[in-house]
Amino acid sequence: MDDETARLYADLWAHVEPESSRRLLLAALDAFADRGFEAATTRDISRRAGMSPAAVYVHYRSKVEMLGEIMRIGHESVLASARAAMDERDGPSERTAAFVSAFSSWHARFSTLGQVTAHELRALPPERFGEILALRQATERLVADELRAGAADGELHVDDLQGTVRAIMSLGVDSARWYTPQRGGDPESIGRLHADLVLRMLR
Amino acid sequence: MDDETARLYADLWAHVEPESSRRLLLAALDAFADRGFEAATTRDISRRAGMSPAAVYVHYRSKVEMLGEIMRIGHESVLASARAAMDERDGPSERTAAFVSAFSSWHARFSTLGQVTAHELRALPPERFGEILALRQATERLVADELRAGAADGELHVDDLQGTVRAIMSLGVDSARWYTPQRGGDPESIGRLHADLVLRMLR
DNA sequence: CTTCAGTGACTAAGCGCTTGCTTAGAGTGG
DNA sequence: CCACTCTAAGCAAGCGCTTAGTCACTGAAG
Repeated sequence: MDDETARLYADLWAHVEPESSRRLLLAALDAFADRGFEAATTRDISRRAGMSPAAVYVHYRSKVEMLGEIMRIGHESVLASARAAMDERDGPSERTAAFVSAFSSWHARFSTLGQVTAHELRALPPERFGEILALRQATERLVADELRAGAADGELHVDDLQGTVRAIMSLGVDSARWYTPQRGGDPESIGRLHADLVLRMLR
Repeated sequence: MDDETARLYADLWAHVEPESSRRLLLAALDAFADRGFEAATTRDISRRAGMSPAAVYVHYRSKVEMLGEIMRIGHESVLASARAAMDERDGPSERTAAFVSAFSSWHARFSTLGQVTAHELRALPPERFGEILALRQATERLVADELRAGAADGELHVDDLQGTVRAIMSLGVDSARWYTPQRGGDPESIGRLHADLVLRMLR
């Protein structure tokens, strides 16, 4: 993990207090990413956090509540970083590229978090499911709006709006599955590559 | 499921004999896709197959052996259909488009199988893991070879070979996650869309 | 300055339940 | 009779979570 990633990672979890709650949540994230939510045990989580099995229940009501927190923090984080990147640009092409770059590099940078956010949705109870789905759809809408605007003024070539949006999301989401710092270079370069590929396919 | 899909689906499992073994394997596939390998229980699998829990062990040594069979059949099937599609075409662009179209439409068509093959690799024991990984790499090599050839003779524009291969695989693999016959149209149209997008990004 | 009830973080032990899998035997066709 | 397919019953182990209590610390009363 490079310095930039370390700083952003610390920011992501800084507001989880007290420190023991944060340590448990990070331990849960590691366990969920390593083995999947269902295979990860509360004993494994507590061991990774250096505490007894019962300590989990001092800070969280259940294992699935920990997953819910992780999912919320993760989804809010991608949405925020995509928004921030787009705000610095003007025009559909530029803003689409900004989105793609931010979205893909986020998934590479926080690949353990990305794996969990992408594939453990089904484990959430219905209330939480709706909340998280709404965040995901808001993120999708960010690109969809740019593609629609770009198609309208002829700046972008878009035959199938929904299909193109899904393709863009796929590039990003799937980065979390295969990316490692060893194999993929730094997260920014993934973002740049994907932004480049997407711009080419929209002209 | 349309007629074409039904026929291909039947072909996929036809060689699993006797019929009880096949019914159990298909029940396991549904259970793994619905809830994930770890969350799916052998009792759930046997119930879906209309048999008692012990019946599983008449035909398979363990739950994980069922997963291994499903993974092998799935990976062999994508590889075969990509090869078949490419054999009908000539030249890097055409053959790359054939690969993308076959790979993505396979993942849409067999989306439950695609979900399992893509995300349950970690549950396999080491021997099986290696066998499956080899099939996956052979599939990747199919596109990589075309992109290399296309780049060499100037027909295709490829800045980052490995990155472009991964992007192509991501489009296909992730289709299994979001595709449903209701939301995505027919599998072929997904394949055509992705082939089109990829060709545009390679020019 | 000492005392001590109150508070919040944490653990040892374990409860009730479900898991993957086994065993012993029944049913059936050749 | 054997060979094969399947089931009823259940075992050992591991699961999420609870209970009862320890411990370090706080702040007001004596």
